[in-house]
Amino acid sequence: MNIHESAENYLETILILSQKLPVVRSVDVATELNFKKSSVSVAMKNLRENNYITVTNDGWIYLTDSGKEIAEMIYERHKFLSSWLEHLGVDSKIAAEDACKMEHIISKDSFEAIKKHVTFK
Amino acid sequence: MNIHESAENYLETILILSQKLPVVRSVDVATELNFKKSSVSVAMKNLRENNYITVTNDGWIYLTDSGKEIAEMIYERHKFLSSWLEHLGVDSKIAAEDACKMEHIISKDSFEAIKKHVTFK
DNA sequence: TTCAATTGTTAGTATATTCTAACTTCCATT
DNA sequence: AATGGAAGTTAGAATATACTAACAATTGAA
Repeated sequence: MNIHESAENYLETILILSQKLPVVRSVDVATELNFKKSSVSVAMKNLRENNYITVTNDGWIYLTDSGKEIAEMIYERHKFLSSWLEHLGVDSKIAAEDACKMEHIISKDSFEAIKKHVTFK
Repeated sequence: MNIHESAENYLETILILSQKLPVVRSVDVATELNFKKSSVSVAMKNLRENNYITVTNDGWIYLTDSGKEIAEMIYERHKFLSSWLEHLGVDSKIAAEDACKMEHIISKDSFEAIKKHVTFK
């Protein structure tokens, strides 16, 4: 099973929540993403089975090393792309939405090229 | 039915092929996209039912005004984004692949902002 | 004219993703 | 102890998208 956009998004969300909350639970992810908890439950099962997260008996979710690697990569892209779009004058909500889609589809090469050549702030 | 990424891609492909070929048929689209003709057949049926294309008795496909509008918008994005990425040093094949994904997901606002602020060539 | 290739269609399959609905657990408060 | 809420799970539905398989129609060449 390849990692898909949806999985990347869940991993990124877990990373972000782990910086805001003492522990991250399934229901926190559902609230953050505006998804139903059943959807998150199934998604967490997949992430667990593919070793991107571990879940304690209390339902606390932690990223594994490989999960963290993906989450951090995606989150870095998100921060860079949304700041850049905002800097170009795009409304911050729209900038965030677009970054949220671009971050998953862009190649490593293109992202690095943009990061290298585009300067702002 | 909203227009989705897949439909946008078919419309763009029809536009591109119409500039290269005397007439565009279903099989030409299939060849160009490396899809099976059954997939294209179903897709063309949808585009027809939603008034984005017309198809003659001979199977010749033409964009309607609304189809052309979308196709041209997407194709303009494609050309701009792929040239820009190439200009940044990204391999042309990768630049084209990335442009092909970005062109569908980016908002009008962000595209206009990038086009306005990013200069090259 | 008969056979094969080309084109197009339909039906059914597969995958990714999220949803609704119906439980189950567990815990706390009355 | 009983009730109710919060969290999590499972089964089944829905949608978008492309695929395989089987078949129909047309055309060109042997």
